[in-house]
Amino acid sequence: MATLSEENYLKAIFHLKTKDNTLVSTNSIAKKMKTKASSATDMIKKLSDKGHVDYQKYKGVNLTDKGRLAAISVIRKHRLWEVFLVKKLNFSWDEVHEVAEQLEHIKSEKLINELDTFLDFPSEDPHGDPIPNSEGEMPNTKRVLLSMVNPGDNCICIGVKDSSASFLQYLDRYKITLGTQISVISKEPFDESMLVMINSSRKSISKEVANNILIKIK
Amino acid sequence: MATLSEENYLKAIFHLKTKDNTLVSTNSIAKKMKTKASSATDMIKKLSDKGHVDYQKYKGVNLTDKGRLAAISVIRKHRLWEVFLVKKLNFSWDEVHEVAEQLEHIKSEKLINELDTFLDFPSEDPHGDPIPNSEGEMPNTKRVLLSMVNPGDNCICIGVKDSSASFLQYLDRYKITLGTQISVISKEPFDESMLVMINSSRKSISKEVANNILIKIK
DNA sequence: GTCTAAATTTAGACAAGACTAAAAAAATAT
DNA sequence: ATATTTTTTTAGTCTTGTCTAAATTTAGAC
Repeated sequence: MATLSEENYLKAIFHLKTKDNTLVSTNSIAKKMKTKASSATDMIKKLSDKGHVDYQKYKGVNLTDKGRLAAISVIRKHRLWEVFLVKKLNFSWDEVHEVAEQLEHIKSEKLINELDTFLDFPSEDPHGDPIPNSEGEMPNTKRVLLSMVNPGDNCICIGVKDSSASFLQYLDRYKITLGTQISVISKEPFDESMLVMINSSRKSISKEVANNILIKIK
Repeated sequence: MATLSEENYLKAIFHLKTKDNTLVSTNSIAKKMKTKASSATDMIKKLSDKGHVDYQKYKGVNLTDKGRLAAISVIRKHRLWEVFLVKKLNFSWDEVHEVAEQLEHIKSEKLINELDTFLDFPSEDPHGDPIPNSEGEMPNTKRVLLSMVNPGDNCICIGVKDSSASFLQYLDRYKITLGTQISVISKEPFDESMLVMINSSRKSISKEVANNILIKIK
């Protein structure tokens, strides 16, 4: 059984892992965990001893099947709790993260599966991120960045890449939320900003913003 | 802000405190926490430094107002989560304790107050224990032990003193739960066992059991 | 290829919370 | 009132997870 800290490292490694087969570096883990590289090395050794990661000194780590399953279990809990907070306890999507960071470590199979049932088996959290089922399988809908879309396309916001409170609050002010229709009118070649239509009003959106909105094309 | 371990000690001290003004001993705290007296002493010093207890060396401790408030806050969370688990997630009253022990340490004012609202401000947990309100005030209904009742009296079970899983499961087998009517037919002078009527069937109950059922007289 | 810079690991330290063993204080028995 | 037992505290150690500083390895520049 992983400790609280081990769970957080596993989650970090999972999120840092890219499709390609490169190893996750000590430094990137340290950065994500807001700790020092030496601390990350220490923890990597523990995770390696417990069979959660494959570790190559000076090269980096990869999650083992066991480690990946442990990470996904934590992510499942995190996202289910987020749904609970928004749907049942009137939290807004920019308030849930901090509390879910605590709740994700509660250990009880029954609790999380009953919660899943109570929430009617949601497939996405309040930011549009997929919720793994109790077998650890991720529902994968393909998601595209708004910045990749061509003028004339008609999209629906289905998620966010950055779910920091400040970005979510920005979206709230722009009246963009999950399900919002976004039509791309034009793209400015100079700064890659976009002119878009949201709720029948014309708005300009920077490259940075468009790079953090996930959409599907209608 | 109290650490997880400090919160558990505060709760233990709160539960050990009796009405009379005697101090809570180091040994009793150690026993309740299933730890050694030396560890209890260490923690008592920390709690004293933080102003949660008044500490007299070799004598024992008393909660300060600050410490009592902190303990009650943890107890409030514990009991509200228990209600949630039973009412919303299909837990039985003998399954909730362990999970609530974890949930009680989640830190979020908003979370606990929204949970309270969501549950419609319950005044008792699934074992009949009172739930403090957000001001830290305990609703106090006076509660009597079944063992104190005289033959002929007609009672209603409103709580349990021992809420261990084994006792609660015993009560389940005897079809005794909160709200169950219990009429005392007679009391055996030899072993203080009781003959009672529950759901129109006659049952014998030992002194130990009668000593752990809280009732009100109709 | 060698030199330098960046990344990583090691070594040694610290805080929290636990432990054991020993010392000191308080309570109890005679 | 003294001796014994129990309770409590102290001193020193351990583990987990962190840190700093130093050493080592890898990567990049020329």
